[in-house]
Amino acid sequence: MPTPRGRIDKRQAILDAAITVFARRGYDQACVQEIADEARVAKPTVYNHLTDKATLFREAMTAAARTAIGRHLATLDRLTDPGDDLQPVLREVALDLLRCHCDERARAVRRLLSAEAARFPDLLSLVHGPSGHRVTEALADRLARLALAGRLRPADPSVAAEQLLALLTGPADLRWPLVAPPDDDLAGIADAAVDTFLRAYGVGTEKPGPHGAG
Amino acid sequence: MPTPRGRIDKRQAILDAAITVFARRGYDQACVQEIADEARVAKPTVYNHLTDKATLFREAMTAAARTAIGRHLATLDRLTDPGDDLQPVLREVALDLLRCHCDERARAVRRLLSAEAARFPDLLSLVHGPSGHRVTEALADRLARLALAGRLRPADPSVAAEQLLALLTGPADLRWPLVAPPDDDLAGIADAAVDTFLRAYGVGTEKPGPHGAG
DNA sequence: GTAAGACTGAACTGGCGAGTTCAGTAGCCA
DNA sequence: TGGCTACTGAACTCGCCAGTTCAGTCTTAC
Repeated sequence: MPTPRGRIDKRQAILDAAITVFARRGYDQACVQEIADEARVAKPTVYNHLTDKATLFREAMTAAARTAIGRHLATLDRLTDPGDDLQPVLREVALDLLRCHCDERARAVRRLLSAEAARFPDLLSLVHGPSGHRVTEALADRLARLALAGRLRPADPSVAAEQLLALLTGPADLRWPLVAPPDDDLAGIADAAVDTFLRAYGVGTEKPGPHGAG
Repeated sequence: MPTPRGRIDKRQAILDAAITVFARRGYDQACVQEIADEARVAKPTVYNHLTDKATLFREAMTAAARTAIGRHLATLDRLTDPGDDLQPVLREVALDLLRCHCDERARAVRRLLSAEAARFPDLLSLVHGPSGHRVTEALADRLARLALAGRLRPADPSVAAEQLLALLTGPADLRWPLVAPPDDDLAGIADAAVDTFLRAYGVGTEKPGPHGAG
C-alpha cells in the first residue's frame, strides 16, 4: 500500500496511547517514554508530532472529549421524535446516556479534566459551550420540545435537563467511583431516574412506571 | 502554659498546610518545601512528624475528609424531627448540605480523592462506610423515618437519598466546576432540588412549592 | 545552670524524567 | 542511482524534588 502513511496514523496512534497512559497514571506520573512504547513509536517521534508533554495532553484530551460528547449528542437525537409512549423511549435513551457516561475512556477524561483544570484551564471549554454544559443544553432543547407538545409539565428546560442528568449520573458515580458499573446496575439506575423524573415532570397521561410504592 | 506544646499544634499546622498546598497544586506538583513554608516550619520537622510525602497526604486527607463528613452528618441531624411542615425544613437542610458540598476544602478533597484514588486506594474507605456512601446512608435513615411516618411516599430510602443528593450536587458541580458557587445560586439549586424531590416522593399533604409551572 | 529534646536552615545525595542530539535505517520519488 | 523524509534507538544534559545530614538554637524540666 503506497499511501503516504506513517504521518497520519502515527499521530493518531500517539494520541490514543497518550489518553490510555494518562488515564492509567495521571498527568504527572505518565512519562513520555511509556506513551511512546504504548504507541509502538520512538520517543523523538512523539516530540516530532506533538511538541510538548503539555500539547500532547491537550490534543489527546481534546480528541477524546470530542468523541465522548459526540456519542452523548447522538444518543440524545433519539429524543427528537419519541413515539406515542414517552416512558420507554426515555428509559432507553437514559440507559444509553449512562453507558456513555460510564464508559472507561469518558470516566478517565472527566477525572483528568477535574484533576488538571488548574494547570490547563483552556480544556474546560471542551465541555462547555456558550451557554453552559453542551450535553445539558442539548437535552434541554429536547425537553423544551416535549413540554411545548404537552408531553411534559411546562418548566424551565435547563433545570429539568440538569436534574435528569444528575439523577442518572449522581447515583452511578456514587456507587461506582472507581470502575464502570455492570450493565444491570446501570439499567436499574436509569429506570429509577426516569421514574423519579416523570413523577416530577410528567403530565397525567405519562405514567411513571411500576416502581416504588410496591 | 507549661504544656508539652510544639508537638501537637505543629503537627496540626503541617496537616492544614498540606491540604492547602495539595489542593492548590495537586499531589505531584506539591513539594514538601512549600508545605513546610506554608506551615511556618522547617522541612525536617515535616519529615519528623509525618515520615513520608505519602503519609503526609494520607493523614491530611483523612483529617479533612473526617471534618467534611462530620459537617454533613451534623446538618442531616436536623431532619430527625422536622416540624409539621416538611418542605421548608427540607429546603434549609438541602441548602446547608449544598454549602458543605461546595465548601472549598470539601471540593479539593473530592478532587484529590478522585485524582489519586489509583495511587491511594485505601483513601476511598474514608468516604465509604460498610454499606455504601456514609452521607447517603445517613440521609436514607432520615427519609425512611419520614416515609414510615407517612410524610413521604413509601419507596426505597437508599435510592431516594441518592437521588436527593444527586439533585443537589449534580447541578452545582455542573454549573461551577472550578469555584464555589455564590450563595444565591446555591439556594436556587437547593429549592429546585427539593421541589423536584417532593413532587416525586411527597404525599398529597406536602406541597412542592411555588416553583415550575409559573 | 544544665541536660534532653524539639526545631531550624542550609547544604547535600540520588533518582527520575523532560527534552535533545545524532548516527543510522527504511521507504519513496526522480 | 542518489537524494529526501520519516522514523529509530541510544545516549546525553539538565533541572527538580524527596529525603537526609548536621551543626547550631531555643524551650522546658529538674
